[in-house]
Amino acid sequence: MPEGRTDLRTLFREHGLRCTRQREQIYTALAASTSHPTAEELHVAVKDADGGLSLATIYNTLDAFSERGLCRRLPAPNGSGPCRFDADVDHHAHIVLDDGRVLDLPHDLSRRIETEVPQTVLDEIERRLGVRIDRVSLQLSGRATRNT
Amino acid sequence: MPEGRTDLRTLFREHGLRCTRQREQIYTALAASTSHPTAEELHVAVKDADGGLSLATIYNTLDAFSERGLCRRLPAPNGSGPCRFDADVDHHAHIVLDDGRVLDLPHDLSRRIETEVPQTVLDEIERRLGVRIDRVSLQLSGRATRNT
DNA sequence: ATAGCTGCAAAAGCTTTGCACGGTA
DNA sequence: TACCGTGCAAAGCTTTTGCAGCTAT
Repeated sequence: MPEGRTDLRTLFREHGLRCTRQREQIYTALAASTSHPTAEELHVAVKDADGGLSLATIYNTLDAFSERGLCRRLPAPNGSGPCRFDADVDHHAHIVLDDGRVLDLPHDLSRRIETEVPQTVLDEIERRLGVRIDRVSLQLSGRATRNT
Repeated sequence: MPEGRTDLRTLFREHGLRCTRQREQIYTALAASTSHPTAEELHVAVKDADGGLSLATIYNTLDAFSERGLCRRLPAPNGSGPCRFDADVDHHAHIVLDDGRVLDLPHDLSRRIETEVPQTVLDEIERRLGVRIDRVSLQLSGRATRNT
């Protein structure tokens, strides 16, 4: 979690990306958000800052970030609607609420759950389906019981 | 797994849907496929049959099926591209391959994995996040090791 | 200097909708 | 008959692309 311009510059360079004002703005807004914003939402959040910025640039930038491992792109929960972005690239699970929000599972809980998946079953899947499993991820669906 | 026109008629009626030629064709094609076809793919598969049928009808019909529990709509694996449909509505996991294909996990394996998720962790998630978990689903990513 | 970014607008891809007609129950 | 479903075309929404100009390195 980088805290300033200099750190962002370093972060970008480490991932082979140039540091531009737009990218700083977009990354900062994404990292500050806990709501897995859509491209559109980021656009609104960022475009009022001096010097605006176009929605196409948001998409291009988020693509660049995703490719370089600076963010994750989450498929639209229900299969339609815009997809969402997450600056937390550590592997962790999400829970999709019935109101459309997407919450992070705390990392420790994600890890505990995914650790429980028995290796023997994964081996059997690989054998029976003829695949190599690269990643196991979990998704929960539910609804809020408290006002969050 | 219904085997004939009569059974389909019954199936549709049980789910509050009228039985039409188009719906029979679409459902039959979807149920016969193991590749989680897109609407477009179903259109190709079905439109040569006598009396064609429009892509809009495919979408409308698949929506109706999904709403009534006759099929599942799977979000596009990577977050972009068309979504996919599955006539197998039993809860089961999928594995997304790097070539874009989506395979079913055999039901017994899906069940074994999802059963392993400890209730204590789910309880803790519900408590810490203030949510009620309705469904736990697993998604694997990987690649084919055999020609399938 | 030069490769990489941005902005804009336009296009592309996927999905939904409006409306008139036709078919099912 | 009354309603539901279909076809077509058009619109809608999300995302990508082309290209000219600008900027970080």
